[in-house]
Amino acid sequence: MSDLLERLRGRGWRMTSQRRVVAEVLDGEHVHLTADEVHARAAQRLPEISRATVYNTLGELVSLGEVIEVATDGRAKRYDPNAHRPHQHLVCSKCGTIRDVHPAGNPLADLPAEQRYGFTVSEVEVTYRGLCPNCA
Amino acid sequence: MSDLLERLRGRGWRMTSQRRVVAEVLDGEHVHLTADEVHARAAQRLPEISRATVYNTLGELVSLGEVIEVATDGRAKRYDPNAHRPHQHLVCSKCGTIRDVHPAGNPLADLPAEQRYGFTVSEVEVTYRGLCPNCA
DNA sequence: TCCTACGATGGACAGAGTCCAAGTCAAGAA
DNA sequence: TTCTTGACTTGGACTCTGTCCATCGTAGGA
Repeated sequence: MSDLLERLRGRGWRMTSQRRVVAEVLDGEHVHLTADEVHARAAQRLPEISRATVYNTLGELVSLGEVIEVATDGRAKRYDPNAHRPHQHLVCSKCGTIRDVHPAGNPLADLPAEQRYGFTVSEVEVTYRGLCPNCA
Repeated sequence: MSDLLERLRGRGWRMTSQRRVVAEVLDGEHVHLTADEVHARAAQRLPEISRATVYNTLGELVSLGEVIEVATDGRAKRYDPNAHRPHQHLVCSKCGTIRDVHPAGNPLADLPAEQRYGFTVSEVEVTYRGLCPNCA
């Protein structure tokens, strides 16, 4: 759990109680929370924490590569702290539940050069959609 | 171009000038517009058209399967009229430009049963990300 | 031509996220 | 330990995207 905090401190992150709480919320059980959910959980430990701070901190964690932003639908982005192990997502079309999955194959290799239109392709995101056992 | 209009009429769509204009905007050059862009283009031909109507019409086109909703980032959804040929998307991380691509392989087959967690998986969405020639 | 149910309108509203000016405080310097 | 300063936090206003609803208009069948 303090792994994440250690790494952040090692990168010269100025440690504040707000940042610590946000990092701890994400570093707990492995879930995919929206910014508002992160704010709600952080506020249980630090009631005065503001939404703006949560957004700022999440943005920094994303740009540091510690957390991945997942935009699975047109709604709120979700934040995935499992950034160090490459993985894809399985999403329930009804309730929005997300699970991490590790498919076989290498989708990046499936895109031939003439299909890249001069883009510098750096990553692939695969989202499997369907109904979870509860919603089916 | 009137292909789309023909199909819609064939399905008993009540044809109004607003719906016609929205369908024509999408049916032109193959682009991926946001709802607001669709509204702006539609308003060039029919200045009184309201945002609500554009949203309604887009929603109907999506549920009729004539248009696909693409949520590539946390921002506005984009509407892809190329719904009849299965394809994936290549997105510029900087400017948001989208291109349709047709990768090889079958990503659905890459997800083994024990990775499905009881979900009924029905579709896969693959998004390649990188920088387009202009932004690189 | 008339009717009527379906569609359009626009304004209010809601949710997610950003911005900013002012206040606070972590952490290095003395 | 205390001081200093620039980075961080705050909260409220604002933007953007999208939805809802009461009312009005009209496409298309009788």
